[in-house]
Amino acid sequence: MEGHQAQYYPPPSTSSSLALLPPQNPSYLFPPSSTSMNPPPLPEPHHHQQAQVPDIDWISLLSGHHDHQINNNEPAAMVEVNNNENNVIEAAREERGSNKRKGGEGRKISVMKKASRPRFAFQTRSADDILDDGYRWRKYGQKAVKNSLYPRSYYRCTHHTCSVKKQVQRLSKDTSIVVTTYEGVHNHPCEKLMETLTPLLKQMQFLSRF
DNA sequence: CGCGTTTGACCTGCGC
DNA sequence: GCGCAGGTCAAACGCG
Repeated sequence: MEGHQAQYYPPPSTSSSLALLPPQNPSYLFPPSSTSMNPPPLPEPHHHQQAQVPDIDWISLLSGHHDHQINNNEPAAMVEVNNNENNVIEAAREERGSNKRKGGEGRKISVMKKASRPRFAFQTRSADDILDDGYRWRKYGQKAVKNSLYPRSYYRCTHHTCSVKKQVQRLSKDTSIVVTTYEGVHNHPCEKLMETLTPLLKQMQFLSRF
């Protein structure tokens, strides 16, 4: 991902105000590591685009309430810093396992989780809806969205200990733009990254002997 | 056979 | 209370 200037976002404020980057200022944004949140995964470049044209238009962050949604005109994301997030997720998972029923499984819990999970959203200019971000995702739903020609797809990380979700939706106003919203934090390494790095690390270890 | 997708049903929150 | 919209579940299905 050359041409992208990684940039730290200012620490999330306690207000619910939205902090958006203008599209003409492409950059990756994520909070300082002290917030215990991972940066959003960096999607791989899409070959149909010219090299100098960034795929990522912007990433926006905000902190505040859980009540939000991606507007068709102004995709936005929220981030909520909550150090107890993993506890909440684990509690939800246990509850889900012990209270199975069709359709309504874990409903209240999902609301609880929703209120405490960090979210990142960003736009990508791509013909493909699915970005290869290195993680494995399982699609668990698709819904038609009001005032949008395109449905919203719901994905969950397939890693058994990870409950990160993402939503993918194409803008009806600009069909070349895909809005991806990540919810939660991966608690495991990126598989693809590890696949790539492991042989390199081994080689480095081997060479370091000499 | 395992894993991922599709899709209709169901649940919750919210506005009126 | 009702209807709508968003989010989730899980059976059925497809594919390698």
